[in-house]
Amino acid sequence: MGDKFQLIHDVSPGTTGWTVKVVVAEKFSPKVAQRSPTKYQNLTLMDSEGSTVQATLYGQNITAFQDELLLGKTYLISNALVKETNAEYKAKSGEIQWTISGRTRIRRVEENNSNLLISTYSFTDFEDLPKYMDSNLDISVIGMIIDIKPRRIIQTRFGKECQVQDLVLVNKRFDTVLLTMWETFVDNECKYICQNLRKKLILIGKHLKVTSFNGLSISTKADSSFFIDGEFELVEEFKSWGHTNSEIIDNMISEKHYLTSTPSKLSVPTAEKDFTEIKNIQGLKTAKQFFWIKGKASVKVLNQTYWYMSCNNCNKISSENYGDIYPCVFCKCTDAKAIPRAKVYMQLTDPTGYINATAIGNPAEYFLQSNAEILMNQTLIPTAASMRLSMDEDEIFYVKAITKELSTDCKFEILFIVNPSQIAGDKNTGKAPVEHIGEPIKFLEPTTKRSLFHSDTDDAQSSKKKRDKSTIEITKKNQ
DNA sequence: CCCCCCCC
Repeated sequence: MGDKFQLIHDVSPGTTGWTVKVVVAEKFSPKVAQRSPTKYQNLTLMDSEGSTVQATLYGQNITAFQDELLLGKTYLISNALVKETNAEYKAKSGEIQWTISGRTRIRRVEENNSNLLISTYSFTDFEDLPKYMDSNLDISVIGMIIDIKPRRIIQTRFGKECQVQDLVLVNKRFDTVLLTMWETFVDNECKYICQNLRKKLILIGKHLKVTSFNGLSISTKADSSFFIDGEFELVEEFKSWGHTNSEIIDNMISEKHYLTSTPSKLSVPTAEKDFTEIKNIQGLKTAKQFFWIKGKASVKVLNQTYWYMSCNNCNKISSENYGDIYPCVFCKCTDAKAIPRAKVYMQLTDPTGYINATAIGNPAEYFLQSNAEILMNQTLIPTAASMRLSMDEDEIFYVKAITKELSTDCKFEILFIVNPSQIAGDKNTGKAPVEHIGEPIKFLEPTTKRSLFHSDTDDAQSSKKKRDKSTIEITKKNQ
């Protein structure tokens, strides 16, 4: 970046005749203002010294400039409106805010300052993700996209329908993680990814969170932002990695080899103080929360159904017969398959009390020491000979407390069960990474490439028209 | 913010 221009710090309210060369370091999704219908979009601009300023676009300028200010690209900017940021709206990048409007002069500079962009990120290693599980803390990740699942519609606990779509990312050690994209990220980023998956896209995301859903996965937040690049030019390291390992990656993509090779690890607490005593959550009325409990599980109601027929795409209940292909009313998948899923209603006890809790899927199968298909075919009321009905030793449970919209009391759901003997113990962190008994990344039925993306083919047709209007940021090859 | 049951 050159010297003959001003830096961000040189520009104050009232400064005239300035030009600053900046990289678009962040570009957030447009939002609607809290107390008015005004739309706004925030960007973070960075100069050659790494200083940043928040720039904001309003109303019609958002769409007008969406192809002018691309994430990671370099621009000469002059005549933005420079003012002190209203404390109420202050973003973290600084006290000064630039407003970009029709009078702002913006000139694209063909420079690759992606290293500067990358320097603004602090990537979390995949193996450190468990430390952030359900914490809602911001994390950033970088990885190659090796798979994208069909879009799903889900119902939140407040009855709202949302669209989500899962990606599989692989890092340089060939570890994989699921990234769930929500709502607008499905319309924008996922649509682009579906159309370009052959290019081995690198994804860089920030302001993401780690959840315990599906074992352990990354999820978007409202202010997440992505940089998706199909040519590896972003990160030199990844470029050479991608080329060196293209055969392995091709194999992961085509054979879905990753599905069984990289189980998630959990950070299981080892200190007594990290476990919640059951007496402290009995009758709890809080919103959703997560707890570690050390205790024993047992089935108190023998005469229950230990499985349900589910959609293989979204796990929601199905009225179809095993193996049937059907349109799922919940996730809207047109070719969902009905498969049994284990569930068990049990009692969790520790020395301080007990709660009733449900386990579904893998934790249920682990506890019962059975599997969904066997449970489905079982006709008699089970006995200790046919399945495990109680635990001899304490095990460790990761429990989610759920309050439904119209219900006052909490339900508890067991997400993971860990046998203490699995824990190696890590005295430095007080957390032990173990392979958990949670949900693995699901194995997709063998399918053609085409049908994998079937739910997006309609979109693909209209997308050409829309491409110029797209709000996603894409780095194209050496334009 | 997403899996069963329940709730009407």
